[in-house]
Order: sequence, then structure tokens, then C-alpha cells
Amino acid sequence: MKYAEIALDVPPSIGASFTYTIPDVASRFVRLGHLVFVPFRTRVVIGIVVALSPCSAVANPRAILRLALKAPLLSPIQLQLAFWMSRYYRISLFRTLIQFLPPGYVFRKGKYVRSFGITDPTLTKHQSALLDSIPKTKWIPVVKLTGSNPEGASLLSDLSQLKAMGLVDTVDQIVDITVTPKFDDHLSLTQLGKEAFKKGLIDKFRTPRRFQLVQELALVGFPMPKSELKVRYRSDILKVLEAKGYLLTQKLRQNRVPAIQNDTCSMQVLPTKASSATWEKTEMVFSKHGNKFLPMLIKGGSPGENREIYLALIANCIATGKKALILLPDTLSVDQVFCDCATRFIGQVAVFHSGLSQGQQYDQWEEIQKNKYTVVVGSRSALFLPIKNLGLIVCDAEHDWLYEYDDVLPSYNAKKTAAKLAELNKALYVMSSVTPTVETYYETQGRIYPPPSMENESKLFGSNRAEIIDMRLEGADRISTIISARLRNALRECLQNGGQAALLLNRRGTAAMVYCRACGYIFRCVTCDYVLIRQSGFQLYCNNCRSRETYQDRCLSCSSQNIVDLGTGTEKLKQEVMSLFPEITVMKWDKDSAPGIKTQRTIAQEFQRQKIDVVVGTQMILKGLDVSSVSLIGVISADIGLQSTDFRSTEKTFQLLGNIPRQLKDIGTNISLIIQTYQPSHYAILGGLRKDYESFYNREISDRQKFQLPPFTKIVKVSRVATDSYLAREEIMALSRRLRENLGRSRDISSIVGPVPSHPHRFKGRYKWDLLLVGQNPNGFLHKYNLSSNWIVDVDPVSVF
DNA sequence: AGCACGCCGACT
DNA sequence: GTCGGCGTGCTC
Repeated sequence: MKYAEIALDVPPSIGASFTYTIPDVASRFVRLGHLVFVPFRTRVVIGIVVALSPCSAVANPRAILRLALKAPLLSPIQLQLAFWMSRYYRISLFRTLIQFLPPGYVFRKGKYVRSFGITDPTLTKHQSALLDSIPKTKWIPVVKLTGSNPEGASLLSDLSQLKAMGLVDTVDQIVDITVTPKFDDHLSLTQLGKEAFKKGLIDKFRTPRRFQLVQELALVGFPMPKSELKVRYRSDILKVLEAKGYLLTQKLRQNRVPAIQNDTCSMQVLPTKASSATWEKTEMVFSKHGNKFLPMLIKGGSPGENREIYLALIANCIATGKKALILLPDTLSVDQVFCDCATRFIGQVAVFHSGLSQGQQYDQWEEIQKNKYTVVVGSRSALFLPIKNLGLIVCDAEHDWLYEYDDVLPSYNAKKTAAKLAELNKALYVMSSVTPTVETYYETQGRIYPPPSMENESKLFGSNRAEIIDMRLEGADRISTIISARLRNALRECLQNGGQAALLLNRRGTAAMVYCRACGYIFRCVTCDYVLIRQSGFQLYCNNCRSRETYQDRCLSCSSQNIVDLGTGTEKLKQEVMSLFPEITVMKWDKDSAPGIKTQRTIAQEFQRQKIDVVVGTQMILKGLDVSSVSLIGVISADIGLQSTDFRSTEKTFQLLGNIPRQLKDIGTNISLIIQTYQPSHYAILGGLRKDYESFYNREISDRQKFQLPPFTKIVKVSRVATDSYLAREEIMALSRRLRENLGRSRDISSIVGPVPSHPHRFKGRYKWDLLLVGQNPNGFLHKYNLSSNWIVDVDPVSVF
């Protein structure tokens, strides 16, 4: 193995790596997954070893300089997953790989220097002073070095002289570890203490409590954190025993273990053994599984029942000596499932999501790498944890769009990536949902449990408890423009009986748009052209770039003051509820008012403690809320998504409605559900309410086939962004022409849509155009074209318009 | 991404 | 004749 393939932080190299030779002396040390320093042009940068090979692809490769970190940080399976992701999603290999590194490892660019710890008698005074200021153990930025040489020679020339003499070393990129391990006081028994305990010299310890402490430490056999012991033993006990020489305090590594969030735990008592029906389902999954490792779908029942299935699957998996990974779409769900798993498999469960502190994330990463856990519960980022020997991956609430979407680039589909990871591990991959995406349902045909024919869907919420309010019939005597008379009455009744209510709406802010009645002008964001919503009072807000603008009370186009709000957002809804019922507590729950997991937990707890009467918000409510105390759920405008042109919008509406009963079924309390809509007979709304998945699916899948949409085809979105609107348009037109020339000749794509201006067309002052490639293998088709870094390629885009 | 290279215009 | 502006293209 004389050569190494190394991924570098060079943007255009999609899935590509560079070849370097491994010096003979280093060949024993360099392994797959190592971070190494390599010469690159005139610089020294960090690379990641992705392959070792006996031959070179290029003529005269340069040599690896040395290791950047002692331990290799990526396993062969992780490298394979990264190769796949990099190729499939067209992300640079390096950018893909860094997601697998421990939390808190940051790459920094710039000149850094480190000394070799030796000196030379011929140095000038200034040179040796400079050398003394450079540490041996740590890379420090050259810009941080102070002082200049008054005799003329500058700091930089002194430095290059030191480098030439082999006294210091410089690099142009480092990996900086921003997270530090936590050390805490730990108590352990001294030799004296152990002997005294062994001899049973109880009276030596004088009091029973002191003896108990010594006994506990002797039984545990390793040092225990002082903070933990202080909870159970008075501090004078610790002090006395230490003073007598029985105990010893040492600063030892303390793991920042995330606490189980008991308040969000969905079930108080967990059965120790899964119900027989659950085992039956699990057995079915395992027996059908065979050795093909194809994704499977559990079209589940209640959340409680699903959890039982997961727990059974996990138990089955860890019995074979393998590890399990449970994926959830959001942090709140992670908390809940972590609680369930951690109480069942005590001490064996790790948790991982972005809501944890960096220190907690780091400690969990490290403990997982050291094989301390057998189960990992986490959000999409948990896919990149160093879990060895995976036997099972579960993806809960498969329909959740958060698996496909993230603000942070690079964007990838977590479900698809999880399937690949399962395949690489030869692990079982199980997805679960009551309202699976039509794509998943189609792709798992034959591997759905229970099989569709066996399905005995309860139509609990079909007709008896859900009411559909046709908003077209809402009369002229409206008190509220948003809340129908029926919902208003139901709310009043609910509140009078001391009940709690949740109102759902899919849009944040107070209005969908602010509109001038005189000239038809619509307020838009200055940088994005996105329609602005009214956040509160005179504040306008851009949901796209999150900038705020002040609303001037006058039309910007015709200066008329006849300005109205069209549509509704959560803020407006909250105000309406407050004006209708001034004496109650209303809480808003959406991405604006509860951005982090902490605020979400707080709202959930407050609601549970009945400190909030009505909660108003987006679908986030359904995920986090313990709805056992809710007696009324209102969906303000169920059809809000149906107006969208995106082909997945119907499905989204169905999923929203279809998941309301899911949350409530277990509880069985007297909950009424009121759905307001302008399209009361739409199949997505009726199907969602009736929980009639099969009918919805059949209709939707035939439409997808008719229009040749996924899952029958794949879509790749190619976008061009430029500050010059003309340039962006011209370039995408030119590309479109080039691609269309080969349209008929390739089997990879069947149609090209566009170019169309993106939605939104303008973002942070830059113009964007889209082109959609539709077909069996649009990615492969695109591979033949060399697109520069000005182009953005989105494989399997979440929304197409 | 960086950085060298290269081709133009403005200056000691 | 040299310095420096930025547009192009390559880096194992």
C-alpha cells in the first residue's frame, strides 16, 4: 500500500480524491480514515485518507507529510456511506466526510505555526525570542505572533528562516478541537480504605453512614463522581474519611450524559414484555426479512403500539449482539423515544440530536465509538455516529418532511441515507408511519406490515367525532374571519368545562400577505421578492430570509391607506382567540416563538400542568404535545397546502389530518375535532380524516403515474444563481438548450421542465433560476456535463416549485 | 477555495 | 521597463 487516496477541501471535486504517496516510514501508521497533512500546490492542507492502493492513478504524486490526528476517525463503512452520499447528492467528498467527525472538530484556514522543541545557537536575539513564543504542542495562528525586529528583518522573514533551519513547521489549515473533556472530582478507596473494609473493621469508620459509603465504593470498584455522592452523603462524611486517608479525591474524566426528560415521557409504566400481538408483528418482520436487507414499512397503529414494536425489534437485535439505531424527525420526539428506550434498556441507550450541548454531543460520540452503548436514539445527524456492527435501523414517522429538509447544507434525504447505511451494515431497515409517503409505500410493496389485505383500519375518527366546517358557507355575521361560529361555540364549551384546546394552522405570522385594495400592490421583501407577512403591528417579516421591515401604513406604490391583510398566520390566530376569550391563557407554538428544544419543552410542560388553556401553532403542536388533557382540536384551514403547485402538497395535507387521530387514539378521551376548509370534498381532506390510507394512496399513485412523477421517475433540480438577473437567465437558457439537444438520445431522462424563476426568485439580492430534469436517472445524465461551482444541483428536491 | 499565471494599462 | 489590476484554470 504505497499510495493513499485523499479527500481535500476543494469544492469542484465531486466524489473525487487526490493521490499521494505514503513514505515508507509512515506506511505502518497511515490508515483509512486518518486526517493527514499534505502538500497542495504551495500550501500544506489537511486531507482525509479515503482509500489505500498499491498503484497510483497519476504520474508523480507528492508525499503525505504527517498525521494531523493520531487516531483514524472514520470506519470503512462510514467511508463507503460518504462515497455514496457524495456521488448521489453531488456534494464534495470532504464536505460529506466532515459530518462524520466528532462534534466540536472544526477546520480552520490560515497560516499556523508549531515548533519542534529544539533550538540553535546561531539564532539572533529576536529569532530565539520568536522561537520561544511558539509552542511545541499546539498550532497557533501566525497572525497572533507579536513583536517585530527593530534591526530590519521582519517577523515573517525571521519565521521563514526558522522554518528553513527546521526549527518550526507551518501549515495552512488545521483541525481545531473546540470541545474539551470535562474533568471532575472523583472519590475512590485508598489502599488503606480497601484493607480496612476487607477486614470488616466497621468500628474503624465509627458511624454506619461512613461505612455505607466505603461499602458502596468498594462494591462499585471504580472512582465515583463527588457531585453524585454528595447528593446521598453529607459532605462531612466525605471529608472525614478523606482526612483519615481512606478516601482519595482525583480529577477524572466526567461524561456529560444527557438527562432523560421525564416530563416528555409518553408512557409512565412500560410493560416488561411486549404484548403477544407486538411480538407477532416483530416475528413477521424478521421472518420476511431474509438476507435481502430491503427497506420495510410498518404501517403502524397508535404511537404506543409502535413504540412496543420498536422495543421488541431492538430487543431482538441486541440479542444477536448487534446495535440498533432509532431515527426520529425532531428533537422532541427523540426525547420521548429516548425516555422509553432508556427505561427499558437501562444504561445501554445513547441519545444524539442538535439540542444537546456540544459537550454532551462530544461525550456521546466518544462513548458510542468506544462501544459503550447498544442502542442509539437520535435525529438525522445520528446517521453519522461511529456505531459499529449495526443490526437495525428504525425510521419513525417516515412521512415527516424533516427527514428530507434541513436549513443547513449539504441537503440529503435521511431516509435514503439510512437505507444505504443499513445496506452497508447488512442491517434490517424498518420505516414506520400511519400515513407513509406514497413514494415509500410504493417502494416497499410486499414488505409492508401488516400487509394491506390484513389491515383492519379502525375508522374511529371517521364520522362520529370529526366535523368538517365548510368555510364557504360561513355567513356574513362573522365575528371572526378565521374562526367559524361552530368552532367558536365548541371552544367556549370546551373552556367552560375546564378543558384545553389546540388550534392548528400552517402559517406563521399574522397574515399571508399585506395587500393594497386600491392598486393591488402586495408588500414584498426587498432582497428576495418573497411575499411579506405581518408579524405583529407594523412589523413585516420575510419567511424566507428572515429579515424584518417596518410597515409604513401606506401603499408603497400608490400611497393609498386602504391596506388589508389577506390570509391568516398563527400570530393573527392567537390575537383572535385572545379577543374572543380575553380571560384565558393563549400560547403560540411555532418555529418563531419556540425555536429551541428548551422553549418547546417548557411549553409542553406548561400545557400539561394546565397553565395554558389554548395552544395555537403549526404542526409542531402535534409532535410535542401530550394531548391527554386536550378536549378540542381545531384545524383552521385544512386546505392551506392544497393551493400550492408542488406535487407533494396533497400528500402533506393528507398527512397533517391523518396524524391528528394518531396522536389521540390511545388516549380515547372525549376529544372533538373540528376541521375548517374551503374544499370539504377534497380527497386528501376526506381521506385524511377517515384514516383511509388505501383510497388516498390509490388515487395519488395513479396521478403520479399519469404525470410521470416520483416514485415513477426521479427529479434533479439544477439552479443558477447570480447577482446579475440577465446573466442568470441567459446561462440557464443556454444550459437548457444544451441539455435538450440530448433529450431524445438518452434513456436517463424523459423530460426537462423550465427554466423557470425559482420560488422565491430573488434571495439575499441574488437571482435564481431553476431547471428540472425528470426521468429514470437524471443524475447520470447530468454527470456528462461539467457544471461549474456557479450551479446548484439538488438531487431529489423536497419541493419542485 | 486559494493561488499562480498571464495579459493589459499606469507609473518611477 | 516595472508594478499591480483582476480574469482563468489547476491543484495529487
